[in-house]
Amino acid sequence: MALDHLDGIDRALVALLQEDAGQAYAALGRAVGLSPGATHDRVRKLRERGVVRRTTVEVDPGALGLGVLAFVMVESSAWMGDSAPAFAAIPEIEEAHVIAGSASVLVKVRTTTTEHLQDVLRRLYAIEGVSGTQATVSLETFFERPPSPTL
Amino acid sequence: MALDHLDGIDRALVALLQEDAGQAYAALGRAVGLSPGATHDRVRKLRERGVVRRTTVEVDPGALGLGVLAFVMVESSAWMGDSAPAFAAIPEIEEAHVIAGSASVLVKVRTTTTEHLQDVLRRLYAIEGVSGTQATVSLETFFERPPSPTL
DNA sequence: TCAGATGCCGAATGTCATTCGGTGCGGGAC
DNA sequence: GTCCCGCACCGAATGACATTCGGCATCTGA
Repeated sequence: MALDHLDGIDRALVALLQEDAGQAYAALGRAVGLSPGATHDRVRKLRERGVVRRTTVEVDPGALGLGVLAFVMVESSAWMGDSAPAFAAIPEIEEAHVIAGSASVLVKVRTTTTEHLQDVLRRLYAIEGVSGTQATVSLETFFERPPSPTL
Repeated sequence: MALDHLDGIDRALVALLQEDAGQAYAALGRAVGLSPGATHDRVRKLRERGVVRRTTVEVDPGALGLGVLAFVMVESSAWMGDSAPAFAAIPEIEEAHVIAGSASVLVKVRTTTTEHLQDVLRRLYAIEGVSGTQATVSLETFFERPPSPTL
């Protein structure tokens, strides 16, 4: 990727697009003081540089029937660095991170029920090298939001 | 919200929109076997029902300079159920969940540096009722993806 | 001072979102 | 069994908007 300096306008555009990626370039331009054409240029370059990866929709997990959210600390007896595909193969897993600390991998799991969560834990144990799990269920989600471009 | 039964077409549309919310309704319709007009109707209703909350852009945190990801277990000596605004006021926090278990709140934090992370921990301690924190730094993120509509 | 590059503007073109009237189908009432 | 109503879809028409492009101003380095 090329030089990645983002000026104030770029950051403002990213913030506006995070709010609503569907609005017209004319409206975006008005908000940052640019013409529609110039705004289009800026956004196109943000995409080319990989700052903006894709435009997507934010879905209510509850509406999909996914009412249970849990974080699972996965302990292992072996190097887990190449196990990404094994975790990705479990669709209930939304995120998987290699972490420093007593556990090896931290995963975020969304399921329909706690029984369903148990089934995911069973599939986690089936992954090569996994020696234990410690699940923590979320009782209430305060908020989930995208990274702030203004830091 | 109204009855929220999603048929196969709805779920397919959600999946396609998660992939790329910018594609034409004609293309979406072709993929699910619907006319552009009917596809537009479906998506509009998904939005009205709150299944689709908004269209947004996915940003590379690294491009924003946010190279450090950590999960922090926040221990408390009091009821934290009303503390959502206090956590939301810290922009480095991407997610905050009330959890079952020894800690009270689990937060996901993204910062530029580990020094910056330490500053966030300092601000967490300043929240009423917070008695301790336990931070876990992510060494590598395997993946982060939206909830799967096909479960 | 000059040359090149960059960022922006404003207009032109084509594509696509959005709307709307009409049609067929399924379910419920009688 | 028949009628009526509501729902989902289609197809066309309209208007809005993305996208492109030539030209201009500004800045940088030589």
